[in-house]
Amino acid sequence: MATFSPDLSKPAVFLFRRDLRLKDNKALALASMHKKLHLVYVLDPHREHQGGASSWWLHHALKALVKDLKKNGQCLSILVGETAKKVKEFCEENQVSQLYAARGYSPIERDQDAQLITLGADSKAGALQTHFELGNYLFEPEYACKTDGSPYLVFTPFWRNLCKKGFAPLHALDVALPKQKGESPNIDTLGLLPTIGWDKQFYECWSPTESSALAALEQFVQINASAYKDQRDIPSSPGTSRMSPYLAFGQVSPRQIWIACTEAFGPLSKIEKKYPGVYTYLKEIAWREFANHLLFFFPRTSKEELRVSFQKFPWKKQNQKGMQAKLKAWKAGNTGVPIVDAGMRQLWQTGWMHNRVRMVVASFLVKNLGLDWRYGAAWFMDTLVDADIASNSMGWQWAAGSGADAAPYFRVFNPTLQGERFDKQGSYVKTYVPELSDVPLKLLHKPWELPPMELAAAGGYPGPIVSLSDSRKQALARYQQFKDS
DNA sequence: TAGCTCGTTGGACAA
DNA sequence: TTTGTCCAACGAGCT
Repeated sequence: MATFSPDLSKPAVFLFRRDLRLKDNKALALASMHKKLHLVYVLDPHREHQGGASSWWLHHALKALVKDLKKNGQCLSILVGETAKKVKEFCEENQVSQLYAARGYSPIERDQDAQLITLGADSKAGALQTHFELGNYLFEPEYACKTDGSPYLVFTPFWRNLCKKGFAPLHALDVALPKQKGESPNIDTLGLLPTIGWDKQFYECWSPTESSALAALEQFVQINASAYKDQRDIPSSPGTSRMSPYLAFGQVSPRQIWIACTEAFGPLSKIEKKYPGVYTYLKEIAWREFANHLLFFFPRTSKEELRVSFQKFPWKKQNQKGMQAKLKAWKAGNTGVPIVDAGMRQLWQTGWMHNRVRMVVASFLVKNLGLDWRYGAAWFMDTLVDADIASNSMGWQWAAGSGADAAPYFRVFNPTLQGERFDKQGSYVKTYVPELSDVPLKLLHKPWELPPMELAAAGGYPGPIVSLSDSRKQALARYQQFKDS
């Protein structure tokens, strides 16, 4: 294996990707050993996370990064265009021969990595050496494979393998950035913010900075982690960590999360025995690794069904009769099914949806409405601040039944029961569907059973766009027929 | 290799 | 109201 021994007297470039943080950033720490360092971000028009909500987050994350860099006497160069091409041009202009970055794992990021290596070798300024470090994960996706080197398709054995192999996560080298003259560009000119006032409520919900990520993590570990196992299913409860957007943009590393938990509660073996909440949470962090593992080995699954047989499944398309209107009602939170509408409106208003409700709205779209899971996946990618191609593809395919560890076809979530079970007091529904505030709790999750007069009083809340029981039966029949064909 | 066990998140129905 | 059983078979993963 070649020894890593760059000439530190020569200038280097560090390329920020989805690791917009200064702490625990190994590639940045290594790059910082160079006497002269350029920090670069490329706004690539082909990036996977270019939805409206992601762009909003990116805008503020970049602003925060620029501010933090300024305190360190550094500046950020922002290039707009295709990653490899822009980086190559920048390196040539600045006579840089060393490039550091976190490795990318999604199909688009892997293309970028390959191009960086190829174009770098062909640079006018002499060969550009590229140093990729572990991206924003605990492990490289190849780390936890089966003994024959093939990838896992089921989470539990994947998790067991991880636990057996074990790992001792260490903080990366401290980052001490060399000073650099210059001014960062004005982020406002990048056009990342929405032109309509749709993001108004985002400001009340989120603070997309690295320091807020760490503060939120500390608060979660101290207050909510130990009760996570039960509280995480209650959408009105602040029982989840809300780390997902920070993880998606790398403002926190999963290693920082892991270490925060093990420092507070002890090693994993102790956590497993004594703190089921924390154990469940750390398993969720491992689910994120599993999603990366799957997308890495099956890159087509952001667009196609993992299970090849499902590629022939008769998903309904939006150009079929009545389907456009149903998809629109789902997106707008006007399906007439309270927990579904509350979830979709939470998503629209805050850029985020509680995980329990994500499963319910996904099951509703894919099973009750019979629509293609890709419509849902695309909408989530556009509207979630934590949009992540790996987790999103895995999650939707789980709901559709076409993915790894997928829900069995006869598992159709009943939104009424889910509401009654996990939103017992109705506070989640009432928050996002205020028309139903005065509906008695008994019928809150099934307002179609209200007497007509009382229903009319509920501010024009629509009747359900499908009958839950009929559409369930039809879904079961579709899956049954597909299986037999 | 053959055989065995098991699979993140559920619902309906009967007793 | 609560609890148990079935839904359905299949293929991943392990021994």
